[in-house]
Amino acid sequence: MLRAAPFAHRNLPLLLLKAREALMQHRRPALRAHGLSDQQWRVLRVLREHADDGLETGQLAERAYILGPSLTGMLARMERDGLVTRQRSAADARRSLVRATRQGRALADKLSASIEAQYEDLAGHLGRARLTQLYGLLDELIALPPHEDVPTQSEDLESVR
Amino acid sequence: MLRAAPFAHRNLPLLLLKAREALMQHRRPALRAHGLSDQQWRVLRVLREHADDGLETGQLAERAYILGPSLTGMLARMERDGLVTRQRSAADARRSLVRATRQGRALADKLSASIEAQYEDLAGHLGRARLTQLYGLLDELIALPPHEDVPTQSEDLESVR
DNA sequence: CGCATGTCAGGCGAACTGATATAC
DNA sequence: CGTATATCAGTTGGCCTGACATGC
Repeated sequence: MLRAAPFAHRNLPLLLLKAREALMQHRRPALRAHGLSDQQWRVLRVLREHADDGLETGQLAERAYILGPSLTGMLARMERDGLVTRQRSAADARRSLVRATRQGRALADKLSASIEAQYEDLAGHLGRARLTQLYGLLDELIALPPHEDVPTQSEDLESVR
Repeated sequence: MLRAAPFAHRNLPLLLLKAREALMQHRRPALRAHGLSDQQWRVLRVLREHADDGLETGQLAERAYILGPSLTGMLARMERDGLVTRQRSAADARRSLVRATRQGRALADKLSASIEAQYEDLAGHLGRARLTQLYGLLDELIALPPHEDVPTQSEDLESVR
């Protein structure tokens, strides 16, 4: 094997999507059983890591990788469902602090435990070394030059439609 | 560094999402400039690889990783926009064959060239070896046991809400 | 008849843009 | 004043479930 195989590019975004879905299909049932969407779980998970002091909306949006306006609606629903609370900052009334409620934290703890077990499974399948390798490669992808604006060619992009 | 660092699990689905987004942010402008959504591009890309004989709806859905009912709506829009055509099979009237139109193919070719260049960039950044490594790791993730149904614990999942 | 293919119907959470109140 | 934070308003494409028409 490896006999000068012509290097073929794969569909990397699709591979990443499928890999993500493969993982999510394992944990989604647990999330859904508690009425959480994928994104809500991202939010809850971040809040769990800041259970002490809470987090400002902007910070939360950044860490959960969710757009501001989307987060606003989500937080409204999660507040309605008793998972989080919002309170405006006393010092700077523009800011508002988001915290997980007791119930939210309990749920997050429970799901986290289940997911942690899943990671152990994963480490068992791939091996820790390869898992670490994967983390590193993904970090590199994420850190790619944000936008080269590729001046390599004129790339006429006038609309065809 | 590397002094017996305690192995810490990362948020792998989020990493995969961010990595995917990092790539997509590079190619999205080109897609949008031609009025394509991410998913439409997935469809067009698959069709491009089967330009000769076309593809049945079901096959297309599977390869583009899009649900059947979603694809139906997408194909209707793409047909409206002159990117694809559908024609029912003569042999088996349940089936319908999807093809990219001349215009769709031209667009796919153009975008593919641009994306191919992007991969060369990527290979330059990571190196082909590491890129191949990444492909392999993602393939392994995707091939994970579909559903262990984890009987490790009773995991009482009665709804809390 | 049962099974498969594709579509329809409909509700939904979230992406996303652009404008807006409010406070710094 | 200009900037920053958060929200509002509204549109959109796609996810998803369940039912359905049709043809094998």
